[in-house]
Amino acid sequence: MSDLCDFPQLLGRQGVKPTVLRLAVLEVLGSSPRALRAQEILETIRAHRRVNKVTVYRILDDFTRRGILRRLALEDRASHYELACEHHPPHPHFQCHHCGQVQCLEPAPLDRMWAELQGPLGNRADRIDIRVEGVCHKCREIS
Amino acid sequence: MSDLCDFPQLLGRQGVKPTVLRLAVLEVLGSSPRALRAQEILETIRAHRRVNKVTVYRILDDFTRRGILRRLALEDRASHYELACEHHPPHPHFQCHHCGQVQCLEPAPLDRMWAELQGPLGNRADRIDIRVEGVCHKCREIS
DNA sequence: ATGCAGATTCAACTGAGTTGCAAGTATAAT
DNA sequence: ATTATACTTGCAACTCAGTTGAATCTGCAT
Repeated sequence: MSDLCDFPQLLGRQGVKPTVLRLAVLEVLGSSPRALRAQEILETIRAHRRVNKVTVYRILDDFTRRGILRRLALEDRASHYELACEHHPPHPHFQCHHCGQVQCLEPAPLDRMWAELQGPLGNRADRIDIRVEGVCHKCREIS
Repeated sequence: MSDLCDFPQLLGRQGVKPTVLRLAVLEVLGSSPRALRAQEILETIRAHRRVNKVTVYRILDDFTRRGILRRLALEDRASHYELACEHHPPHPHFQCHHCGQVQCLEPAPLDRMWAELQGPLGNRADRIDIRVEGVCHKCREIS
Protein backbone atom coordinates (compact mmCIF):
# COMPACT_ATOMS: atom_id res chain seq x y z
CA MET A 1 0.00 0.00 0.00
CA SER A 2 1.38 3.36 -1.17
CA ASP A 3 5.06 3.89 -0.35
CA LEU A 4 4.96 6.89 1.91
CA CYS A 5 8.03 5.67 3.75
CA ASP A 6 11.62 6.70 3.17
CA PHE A 7 12.99 3.17 2.78
CA PRO A 8 16.73 3.97 2.97
CA GLN A 9 16.07 5.84 6.20
CA LEU A 10 13.87 3.04 7.53
CA LEU A 11 16.72 0.58 6.97
CA GLY A 12 19.21 3.01 8.45
CA ARG A 13 17.24 3.15 11.69
CA GLN A 14 17.56 -0.65 11.88
CA GLY A 15 21.28 -0.61 11.20
CA VAL A 16 20.78 -2.43 7.89
CA LYS A 17 22.59 -1.40 4.73
CA PRO A 18 20.18 -0.14 2.08
CA THR A 19 21.36 -2.43 -0.71
CA VAL A 20 19.74 -2.44 -4.11
CA LEU A 21 17.96 -5.72 -3.46
CA ARG A 22 16.71 -4.80 0.00
CA LEU A 23 15.30 -1.56 -1.38
CA ALA A 24 13.82 -3.43 -4.32
CA VAL A 25 11.90 -5.73 -1.96
CA LEU A 26 10.54 -2.75 -0.04
CA GLU A 27 9.63 -0.88 -3.21
CA VAL A 28 7.75 -3.82 -4.66
CA LEU A 29 5.77 -4.22 -1.48
CA GLY A 30 5.36 -0.46 -1.06
CA SER A 31 3.78 -0.06 -4.45
CA SER A 32 1.43 -3.02 -4.16
CA PRO A 33 -2.12 -2.50 -2.90
CA ARG A 34 -2.20 -6.06 -1.59
CA ALA A 35 -0.01 -8.56 0.23
CA LEU A 36 2.35 -10.50 -2.06
CA ARG A 37 3.89 -13.97 -2.11
CA ALA A 38 7.68 -14.35 -2.14
CA GLN A 39 7.36 -15.73 -5.66
CA GLU A 40 5.57 -12.59 -6.87
CA ILE A 41 8.13 -10.32 -5.24
CA LEU A 42 10.93 -12.33 -6.84
CA GLU A 43 9.38 -12.11 -10.29
CA THR A 44 8.69 -8.40 -10.01
CA ILE A 45 12.29 -7.69 -9.10
CA ARG A 46 13.50 -9.98 -11.91
CA ALA A 47 11.73 -7.79 -14.44
CA HIS A 48 14.55 -5.30 -13.82
CA ARG A 49 17.51 -7.16 -12.40
CA ARG A 50 19.07 -10.53 -11.76
CA VAL A 51 18.32 -12.00 -8.30
CA ASN A 52 18.61 -15.33 -6.61
CA LYS A 53 15.54 -16.58 -4.82
CA VAL A 54 17.56 -17.37 -1.70
CA THR A 55 18.48 -13.72 -1.40
CA VAL A 56 14.86 -12.66 -1.54
CA TYR A 57 13.83 -15.29 1.01
CA ARG A 58 16.62 -14.18 3.31
CA ILE A 59 15.67 -10.53 3.00
CA LEU A 60 12.01 -11.31 3.67
CA ASP A 61 12.96 -13.38 6.67
CA ASP A 62 15.27 -10.78 8.10
CA PHE A 63 12.77 -7.95 7.59
CA THR A 64 10.02 -10.00 9.19
CA ARG A 65 12.16 -10.67 12.26
CA ARG A 66 12.97 -6.96 12.51
CA GLY A 67 9.31 -6.01 12.23
CA ILE A 68 9.78 -4.16 8.94
CA LEU A 69 7.41 -6.61 7.26
CA ARG A 70 4.52 -8.76 8.40
CA ARG A 71 4.30 -12.35 7.21
CA LEU A 72 0.74 -13.60 6.70
CA ALA A 73 -0.19 -17.26 6.96
CA LEU A 74 -3.06 -17.90 4.61
CA GLU A 75 -5.20 -20.54 2.99
CA ASP A 76 -2.63 -21.55 0.42
CA ARG A 77 0.79 -22.85 1.25
CA ALA A 78 2.86 -19.75 0.42
CA SER A 79 3.24 -16.94 2.95
CA HIS A 80 2.26 -13.44 1.91
CA TYR A 81 4.14 -10.32 2.95
CA GLU A 82 3.20 -6.68 3.53
CA LEU A 83 4.90 -3.56 4.86
CA ALA A 84 4.60 -3.07 8.59
CA CYS A 85 5.37 0.68 8.62
CA GLU A 86 3.32 3.30 10.45
CA HIS A 87 1.28 3.99 7.32
CA HIS A 88 0.14 0.41 7.26
CA PRO A 89 -0.84 -0.74 10.75
CA PRO A 90 -2.09 -4.29 11.45
CA HIS A 91 -5.47 -5.02 9.93
CA PRO A 92 -7.67 -7.94 8.86
CA HIS A 93 -7.23 -9.52 5.42
CA PHE A 94 -9.56 -11.00 2.90
CA GLN A 95 -8.46 -13.94 0.80
CA CYS A 96 -10.38 -15.18 -2.20
CA HIS A 97 -10.88 -18.95 -2.58
CA HIS A 98 -10.78 -18.61 -6.37
CA CYS A 99 -7.91 -16.32 -7.27
CA GLY A 100 -6.06 -16.52 -3.94
CA GLN A 101 -5.43 -12.79 -3.83
CA VAL A 102 -5.22 -11.05 -0.50
CA GLN A 103 -6.88 -7.70 0.13
CA CYS A 104 -6.24 -5.50 3.14
CA LEU A 105 -9.31 -4.55 5.20
CA GLU A 106 -9.90 -1.71 7.65
CA PRO A 107 -7.93 -1.99 10.90
CA ALA A 108 -10.78 -1.01 13.23
CA PRO A 109 -12.22 -4.50 13.93
CA LEU A 110 -8.79 -5.79 14.82
CA ASP A 111 -8.22 -3.03 17.32
CA ARG A 112 -11.49 -3.85 19.07
CA MET A 113 -10.57 -7.53 19.10
CA TRP A 114 -7.46 -6.87 21.16
CA ALA A 115 -9.47 -5.82 24.16
CA GLU A 116 -11.41 -9.08 24.02
CA LEU A 117 -8.63 -11.56 23.45
CA GLN A 118 -5.95 -10.27 25.78
CA GLY A 119 -4.21 -12.85 27.87
CA PRO A 120 -6.49 -15.89 27.82
CA LEU A 121 -5.34 -18.68 30.12
CA GLY A 122 -2.04 -17.07 31.07
CA ASN A 123 -0.73 -16.94 27.51
CA ARG A 124 1.08 -13.78 26.49
CA ALA A 125 -0.31 -12.67 23.14
CA ASP A 126 1.73 -10.40 20.88
CA ARG A 127 -0.22 -10.53 17.66
CA ILE A 128 -3.73 -11.09 16.38
CA ASP A 129 -4.47 -12.06 12.80
CA ILE A 130 -7.93 -11.92 11.36
CA ARG A 131 -8.46 -13.56 8.02
CA VAL A 132 -11.73 -13.43 6.15
CA GLU A 133 -12.21 -15.97 3.40
CA GLY A 134 -14.68 -16.06 0.58
CA VAL A 135 -15.03 -15.06 -3.04
CA CYS A 136 -13.85 -11.58 -4.02
CA HIS A 137 -15.91 -9.21 -6.13
CA LYS A 138 -13.82 -9.82 -9.26
CA CYS A 139 -14.26 -13.58 -9.10
CA ARG A 140 -17.97 -13.20 -8.35
CA GLU A 141 -18.44 -11.30 -11.61
CA ILE A 142 -16.66 -13.91 -13.69
CA SER A 143 -18.40 -17.02 -12.36
CA MET B 1 -12.24 -31.57 21.73
CA SER B 2 -14.18 -34.37 23.47
CA ASP B 3 -15.79 -36.82 21.03
CA LEU B 4 -19.48 -36.34 21.72
CA CYS B 5 -20.28 -37.19 18.13
CA ASP B 6 -21.35 -40.54 16.73
CA PHE B 7 -18.71 -40.71 14.03
CA PRO B 8 -20.12 -43.64 12.02
CA GLN B 9 -23.45 -41.83 11.89
CA LEU B 10 -21.78 -38.55 11.00
CA LEU B 11 -20.12 -40.24 8.02
CA GLY B 12 -23.33 -41.99 7.12
CA ARG B 13 -25.13 -38.65 6.80
CA GLN B 14 -22.46 -37.61 4.29
CA GLY B 15 -22.76 -40.82 2.30
CA VAL B 16 -19.20 -41.83 3.23
CA LYS B 17 -18.32 -45.35 4.27
CA PRO B 18 -17.11 -45.49 7.87
CA THR B 19 -13.87 -47.31 7.19
CA VAL B 20 -11.39 -48.09 9.94
CA LEU B 21 -9.01 -45.35 8.83
CA ARG B 22 -11.65 -42.67 8.41
CA LEU B 23 -12.94 -43.41 11.89
CA ALA B 24 -9.41 -43.45 13.25
CA VAL B 25 -8.82 -39.93 11.92
CA LEU B 26 -12.02 -38.69 13.54
CA GLU B 27 -11.25 -40.42 16.83
CA VAL B 28 -7.77 -38.97 17.04
CA LEU B 29 -9.13 -35.48 16.45
CA GLY B 30 -12.14 -36.09 18.68
CA SER B 31 -9.99 -37.01 21.64
CA SER B 32 -7.53 -34.15 21.28
CA PRO B 33 -8.05 -30.91 23.18
CA ARG B 34 -6.20 -28.99 20.49
CA ALA B 35 -5.88 -28.79 16.71
CA LEU B 36 -3.41 -31.30 15.24
CA ARG B 37 -1.07 -31.42 12.28
CA ALA B 38 -1.46 -34.16 9.65
CA GLN B 39 1.86 -35.56 10.84
CA GLU B 40 0.60 -35.88 14.42
CA ILE B 41 -2.59 -37.56 13.30
CA LEU B 42 -0.60 -39.97 11.16
CA GLU B 43 1.71 -40.90 14.02
CA THR B 44 -1.12 -41.37 16.49
CA ILE B 45 -2.89 -43.76 14.14
CA ARG B 46 0.37 -45.60 13.47
CA ALA B 47 0.66 -46.42 17.16
CA HIS B 48 -2.12 -48.95 16.50
CA ARG B 49 -2.18 -49.77 12.82
CA ARG B 50 -0.34 -49.52 9.55
CA VAL B 51 -1.29 -46.48 7.41
CA ASN B 52 0.11 -44.69 4.43
CA LYS B 53 0.46 -40.93 4.74
CA VAL B 54 -1.28 -40.39 1.40
CA THR B 55 -4.39 -42.03 2.77
CA VAL B 56 -4.43 -39.73 5.78
CA TYR B 57 -3.89 -36.65 3.62
CA ARG B 58 -6.70 -37.76 1.33
CA ILE B 59 -9.06 -38.35 4.23
CA LEU B 60 -8.22 -34.96 5.75
CA ASP B 61 -8.76 -33.30 2.43
CA ASP B 62 -12.03 -35.02 1.74
CA PHE B 63 -13.37 -34.31 5.24
CA THR B 64 -12.34 -30.67 4.98
CA ARG B 65 -14.18 -30.26 1.68
CA ARG B 66 -17.26 -31.89 3.21
CA GLY B 67 -17.13 -29.59 6.22
CA ILE B 68 -16.52 -32.43 8.67
CA LEU B 69 -13.17 -30.87 9.58
CA ARG B 70 -11.75 -27.37 9.58
CA ARG B 71 -8.27 -26.79 8.22
CA LEU B 72 -6.34 -24.03 10.00
CA ALA B 73 -3.58 -22.06 8.30
CA LEU B 74 -1.08 -21.08 10.95
CA GLU B 75 2.32 -19.59 11.57
CA ASP B 76 4.26 -22.72 10.63
CA ARG B 77 3.97 -24.36 7.28
CA ALA B 78 1.86 -27.37 8.25
CA SER B 79 -1.93 -27.07 8.37
CA HIS B 80 -3.71 -28.02 11.56
CA TYR B 81 -7.06 -29.81 11.67
CA GLU B 82 -9.98 -29.87 14.10
CA LEU B 83 -13.47 -31.34 14.17
CA ALA B 84 -16.15 -29.08 12.76
CA CYS B 85 -19.12 -30.80 14.45
CA GLU B 86 -21.87 -29.00 16.35
CA HIS B 87 -20.02 -29.52 19.64
CA HIS B 88 -17.07 -27.58 18.29
CA PRO B 89 -18.26 -24.46 16.51
CA PRO B 90 -15.81 -22.01 14.85
CA HIS B 91 -13.66 -20.13 17.33
CA PRO B 92 -10.37 -18.21 17.54
CA HIS B 93 -7.10 -20.06 18.10
CA PHE B 94 -3.95 -19.33 19.99
CA GLN B 95 -0.63 -20.50 18.61
CA CYS B 96 2.59 -20.42 20.61
CA HIS B 97 5.73 -19.13 18.90
CA HIS B 98 7.88 -21.52 20.94
CA CYS B 99 6.18 -24.90 20.92
CA GLY B 100 3.87 -24.27 17.96
CA GLN B 101 0.89 -25.82 19.71
CA VAL B 102 -2.57 -24.56 18.91
CA GLN B 103 -5.16 -23.99 21.61
CA CYS B 104 -8.84 -23.39 20.98
CA LEU B 105 -10.29 -20.17 22.44
CA GLU B 106 -13.86 -19.17 23.24
CA PRO B 107 -16.09 -18.67 20.19
CA ALA B 108 -17.76 -15.46 21.40
CA PRO B 109 -15.31 -12.90 19.92
CA LEU B 110 -15.55 -14.54 16.53
CA ASP B 111 -19.33 -14.35 16.53
CA ARG B 112 -19.19 -10.63 17.24
CA MET B 113 -16.61 -10.17 14.49
CA TRP B 114 -19.01 -11.52 11.87
CA ALA B 115 -21.31 -8.56 12.26
CA GLU B 116 -18.41 -6.18 11.65
CA LEU B 117 -16.72 -7.83 8.70
CA GLN B 118 -19.68 -8.88 6.60
CA GLY B 119 -19.44 -8.11 2.92
CA PRO B 120 -16.65 -5.55 2.62
CA LEU B 121 -16.21 -4.21 -0.90
CA GLY B 122 -18.64 -6.60 -2.49
CA ASN B 123 -16.75 -9.72 -1.51
CA ARG B 124 -18.80 -12.65 -0.31
CA ALA B 125 -17.27 -13.91 2.92
CA ASP B 126 -17.92 -17.46 4.10
CA ARG B 127 -15.40 -17.85 6.87
CA ILE B 128 -13.52 -15.78 9.42
CA ASP B 129 -10.39 -17.04 11.14
CA ILE B 130 -8.93 -15.33 14.14
CA ARG B 131 -5.48 -16.37 15.20
CA VAL B 132 -3.78 -15.05 18.29
CA GLU B 133 -0.03 -15.53 18.50
CA GLY B 134 2.31 -15.31 21.42
CA VAL B 135 3.91 -17.47 24.06
CA CYS B 136 1.71 -20.00 25.83
CA HIS B 137 1.66 -20.42 29.60
CA LYS B 138 3.71 -23.63 29.50
CA CYS B 139 6.51 -22.07 27.47
CA ARG B 140 6.46 -18.95 29.67
CA GLU B 141 7.20 -21.10 32.73
CA ILE B 142 10.13 -22.85 31.10
CA SER B 143 11.95 -19.83 29.70
C1' DA C 1 46.80 -2.90 -2.81
C1' DT C 2 45.09 -5.94 1.08
C1' DG C 3 42.07 -7.59 4.34
C1' DC C 4 37.70 -8.07 6.13
C1' DA C 5 32.68 -8.14 7.00
C1' DG C 6 28.63 -8.30 5.08
C1' DA C 7 25.75 -9.40 0.89
C1' DT C 8 24.69 -12.43 -2.70
C1' DT C 9 24.85 -16.73 -5.20
C1' DC C 10 24.82 -21.67 -6.20
C1' DA C 11 23.69 -26.38 -5.60
C1' DA C 12 21.77 -29.47 -2.91
C1' DC C 13 18.45 -30.51 0.49
C1' DT C 14 14.02 -30.69 3.49
C1' DG C 15 9.17 -31.08 4.78
C1' DA C 16 4.53 -31.00 3.59
C1' DG C 17 1.64 -32.24 0.56
C1' DT C 18 0.15 -34.22 -4.36
C1' DT C 19 -0.33 -37.28 -8.42
C1' DG C 20 -0.98 -41.39 -11.09
C1' DC C 21 -1.44 -45.77 -11.04
C1' DA C 22 -1.48 -50.48 -9.04
C1' DA C 23 -3.36 -53.46 -5.71
C1' DG C 24 -6.68 -54.66 -2.26
C1' DT C 25 -11.46 -54.99 -0.44
C1' DA C 26 -16.34 -54.79 -0.17
C1' DT C 27 -20.61 -54.98 -2.29
C1' DA C 28 -23.75 -56.21 -6.07
C1' DA C 29 -25.23 -59.02 -9.99
C1' DT C 30 -25.28 -63.29 -11.92
C1' DA D 1 -20.07 -69.36 -5.08
C1' DT D 2 -18.15 -66.45 -8.97
C1' DT D 3 -17.47 -62.70 -11.33
C1' DA D 4 -17.96 -57.67 -12.05
C1' DT D 5 -17.76 -53.21 -10.30
C1' DA D 6 -16.76 -49.39 -7.52
C1' DC D 7 -14.52 -47.69 -3.78
C1' DT D 8 -10.41 -47.56 -0.65
C1' DT D 9 -5.68 -47.92 0.32
C1' DG D 10 -0.82 -48.22 -0.82
C1' DC D 11 3.47 -47.22 -3.32
C1' DA D 12 6.76 -44.48 -5.83
C1' DA D 13 7.76 -40.53 -7.74
C1' DC D 14 6.99 -35.73 -7.89
C1' DT D 15 5.99 -30.66 -6.79
C1' DC D 16 6.27 -26.53 -4.33
C1' DA D 17 7.96 -23.37 -0.99
C1' DG D 18 11.22 -22.67 1.30
C1' DT D 19 16.25 -23.72 3.89
C1' DT D 20 21.19 -24.81 4.48
C1' DG D 21 26.09 -24.55 3.92
C1' DA D 22 29.72 -23.27 1.50
C1' DA D 23 31.70 -20.35 -2.14
C1' DT D 24 32.09 -15.94 -4.20
C1' DC D 25 31.58 -11.24 -4.71
C1' DT D 26 31.42 -6.14 -3.12
C1' DG D 27 32.26 -2.11 -0.67
C1' DC D 28 34.85 -0.03 2.70
C1' DA D 29 38.86 0.59 6.04
C1' DT D 30 43.38 0.27 6.57
